[in-house]
Amino acid sequence: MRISEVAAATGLSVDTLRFYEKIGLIDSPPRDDAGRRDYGEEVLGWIRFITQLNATGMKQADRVRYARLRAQGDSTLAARREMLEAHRDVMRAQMVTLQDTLILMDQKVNFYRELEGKMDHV
Amino acid sequence: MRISEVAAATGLSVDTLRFYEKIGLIDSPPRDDAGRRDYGEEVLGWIRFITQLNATGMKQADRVRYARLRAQGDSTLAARREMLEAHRDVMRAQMVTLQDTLILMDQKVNFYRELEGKMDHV
DNA sequence: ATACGAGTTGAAGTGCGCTCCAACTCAAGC
DNA sequence: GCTTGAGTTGGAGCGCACTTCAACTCGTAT
Repeated sequence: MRISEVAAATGLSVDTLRFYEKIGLIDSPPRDDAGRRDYGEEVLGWIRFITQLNATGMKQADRVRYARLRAQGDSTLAARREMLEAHRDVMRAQMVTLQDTLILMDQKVNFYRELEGKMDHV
Repeated sequence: MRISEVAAATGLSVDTLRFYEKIGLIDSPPRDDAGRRDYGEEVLGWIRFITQLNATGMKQADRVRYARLRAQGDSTLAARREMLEAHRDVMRAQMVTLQDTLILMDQKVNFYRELEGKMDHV
């Protein structure tokens, strides 16, 4: 797969893919005869995963740290599991914040609707 | 209330409070005889609210827009309600992402635990 | 009276996460 | 053989959301 295909398949830009490679978030893929990156299919799953970590608020530095551990193989399994568990806790806290704020939003929206109704027939 | 008290009560820094005032997120409070900001209690609720919007991913520009609408009074009720409804949708999408990723995390953590168990008695 | 802590301002600086640019090479189609 | 489009590099630039700085004024405690 060429870089533009990976970009199309993942929604990341070509620039972002090269940037991720530079910071160690994606392995350097082999090159074709013309020196162009030639990605294997397996990169797609990995990118999907780091995109999810991103979307759920894991910081760049931690994603890089995770990627580095992963590159080191099985000896880092426990460390990676601990990172995932820590991130899971952060996510659970985020869920609570979201739920609380959703309730507040509902209250506010209802309150605003009531006020709007009252304004109408004044 | 003085600025340091508001900072202590809200968890924002003194600098952030002044910054929020500069960009129009917090109303300029009256000053005491020495020219120092003298906040009313009502600012605490407002800061708590914008902090929640912040924590749930609303952008600065949108929070400023909301604050400006609020400052204009009742005529902007509908516009504000629409902003809150839009943000509510964003938050619901975030919840879905979080839930999906939580499930994935659980799977990965369990999988890692299994592998770790196997490694142990090799 | 003096020292100290808390406050003031405008402007510059920071860190994150990309995003764009210049200058280049290469491969494929007409 | 020339154009076009996709790729390459290193480095600069950007937008967001603060954060820090320098230089200053006040009010309170000793």
